[in-house]
Order: sequence, then structure tokens, then C-alpha cells
Amino acid sequence: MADVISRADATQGRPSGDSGRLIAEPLSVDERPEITFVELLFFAYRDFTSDPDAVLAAYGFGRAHHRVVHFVNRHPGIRVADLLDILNITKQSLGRVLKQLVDGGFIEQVQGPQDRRQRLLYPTETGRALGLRLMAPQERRIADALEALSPEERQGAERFLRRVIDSDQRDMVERLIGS
Amino acid sequence: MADVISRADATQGRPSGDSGRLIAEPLSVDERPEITFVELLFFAYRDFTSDPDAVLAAYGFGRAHHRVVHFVNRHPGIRVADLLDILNITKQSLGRVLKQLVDGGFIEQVQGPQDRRQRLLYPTETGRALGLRLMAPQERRIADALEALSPEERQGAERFLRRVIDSDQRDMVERLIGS
DNA sequence: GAAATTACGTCAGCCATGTTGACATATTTT
DNA sequence: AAAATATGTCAACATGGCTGACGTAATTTC
Repeated sequence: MADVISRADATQGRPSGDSGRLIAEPLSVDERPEITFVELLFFAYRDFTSDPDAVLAAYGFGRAHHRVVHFVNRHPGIRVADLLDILNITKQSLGRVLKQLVDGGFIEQVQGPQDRRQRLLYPTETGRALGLRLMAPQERRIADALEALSPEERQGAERFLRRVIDSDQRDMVERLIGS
Repeated sequence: MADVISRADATQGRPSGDSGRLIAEPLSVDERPEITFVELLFFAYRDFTSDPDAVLAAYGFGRAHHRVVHFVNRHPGIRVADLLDILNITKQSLGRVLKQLVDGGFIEQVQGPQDRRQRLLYPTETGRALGLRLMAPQERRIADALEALSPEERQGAERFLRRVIDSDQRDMVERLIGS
């Protein structure tokens, strides 16, 4: 358990099975250096998203609720269609969690003043508080990670993440985050 | 659609509802600079994981299969318990997808030579090919993202991701990836 | 002013993938 | 011989994606 991968077993040549159909050679970082980042992204995101889970569980919510609460707090008055665009999910998926958030008093829908078909989404005070509470551990984690980095290294982290995003989505992200 | 957030609606002061229970003030990056990284991680990971989905769909597989195939390729002969540890999922969840991968001829289980209770996992040639095919677009994406960065910026990206990982998991990750 | 389009909601049902808890089996360790 | 370990399995359940179809109100277009 402590070792996670016991090298003795993991690199022990040909398995005793039968033919040559099995492969004992590991994919190596030496040959494919990008694997490092592939796996770091996996582990970093896994831990990063685990932060809010405990908080969410107390409310009976999941990660989907978190995402909705987050972006409504970031963009009060956002239209449903725009939220769908950001989250890349379907109306039905959003509808379920949104209903729970509205019922629970975290988000309210306001009829659009110009276009009355729209239901603009606003956080309530409770919803804002929840959003902050969910983000707090993530902010701390990010701040701790950045702390040890030089300014140019920080810039590298940010530029890297921006360029991992689909090129045709970067403008939208830039507009959402600011750049 | 093009604008995603229409500023006109999004920042239009107090919603016309009723009391002061609704909040129109956006959470801002100026006050909370870590939000930039919180959201960049979200979008980057979203797009990063979308790469292999098309390939997976052709096999009727999901992301869970991808993760298993990846780590078995990276560590041929890995024990089931170690894989569970890496993926942070339960035996039952792994069991389902592993069975499909074994039935489909992508992974084989070999009885441990020292400890015959163990079922060491190896990729078949087909499984190795699938692993490479799934990782290819991700490698390209990473390589493209790194290309524009200075050596120190690249180091910043890597150090940042390493430090986002739970501190008590960093040793394990280091052992898995090498550092 | 009628017709088309848009924004949103909803119903029904399906699927993938995570969970818990309990239990079985073979093997190794004590 | 007994205890601990590695793995598998069964049943049941929850979350959160999805599709497709349909309805309604409001707006835009012709």
C-alpha cells in the first residue's frame, strides 16, 4: 500500500502466461515526455475537485450544483442558455440541479427586463455564501501552489492552462475570466 | 451565443424582483485573483478529457476504461489494489470496467508468481495500441501548449500542477511519474 | 397581423460510473 | 489452526450525463 507500485512485481519481465500477446514494457516518460503533464493534470484535478465535496455532501449536493453556483455567482444575471454554453451540458441536466438550487433558496430566477422570455439567474445571499464557502479551499490550494513559484513560473502555469483549452474556446474563456 | 455573457444583461444592477435578497455583484478576479486558476483548471481539464471521448465511444467505452487502460499500460503487472489506490475508486467500480476490458481482449490477468492471490494486470498488444491511440491527442495538446513557453515557464507549469496535488499524495505521484 | 424563431421548461427513459455493505474463495502469514 | 490478505461478486442505490419529443410564452420577421 505504501509503495503503490511494487517495482519487483511491476517490472518482472515476461508474465508467465503463454504467448507473446502480453506486454510487459511500461510506457515510459523518457520516450513520451508529455505523459508527465497528462498524469499531473489528472492527479491535480482529482485533488482540486475533492476539496468542495465534503461541503457539498452536507447539503446533499454534488459537483454539478457546485459548478452552477460558481458561475451564477461569477455572473449574476446570466441567462440559462449562456450557462449551458459554459458548462457544455444539456438543458435537461442543468434543469435538474437548477431546480434544486432554486427550491433550496440559493438561486433565484428573474424575468429578463428587455426580453421577458429570459430567466436571468441571480444568487441569493445564501447562494453567495455557499459559493464562497465552496471556493475557499480551492483558493487556498491555488495560493499555496503559487506561493513557491517565481513570477515567470506563475506566468508559465497560467499560459500553459490557457493553451490547453481548445483554441476555439479561448476567446470565450478570456471573456469569462478576463485576461 | 457568440458573446456567451451579454454584459448588458449580466451587469444590469439590481434585478427587478423584490427585496435585497438577490445579489447582482459578480465575484471578481480583482478581489480574488485565484479564481483565474480555479476556472482555468476547470476549462483546461474539460477540454483535455474531451479528446479521447470520440475514440472511446467507438468501442462503447467511457472515461473509466480510459483511466484503467492508461495506468495498466504505464505499469504492466500492476496489482488490482494498487490500481484502486491510484484511481481512488472502489473495487466494485473498477471490477465492472476491468471485466469489460478483459473480455474485450485489452487487458489480461496473470496470477502473481510470488503471491498467487494476486492477479497482475497486463495490456495485450491490442490494449497497448488502444492506450497509445487514446493518449495521442492529449500528447499533441500538451506539446502544443508547452511549445510557446520558455523553459522557466514550463517548469512553472509543472511545479504548479505538482503542488496542486494533495501534499500527502505527492510522494506517490512522484513515484508513479518520476520526478 | 400571421408565421417563424427563440428561450426556456418538462416529461419519459436510458446509460455510465460512482457508492455501500455483505459475503465467498484462495492464499499467505502468524 | 487461525488470522489476515488479495481479489471477486452480488444486490441495491445515487448522481449526473444523455436523447427525443413536446409545450408555452415572447419576440422577430415577413
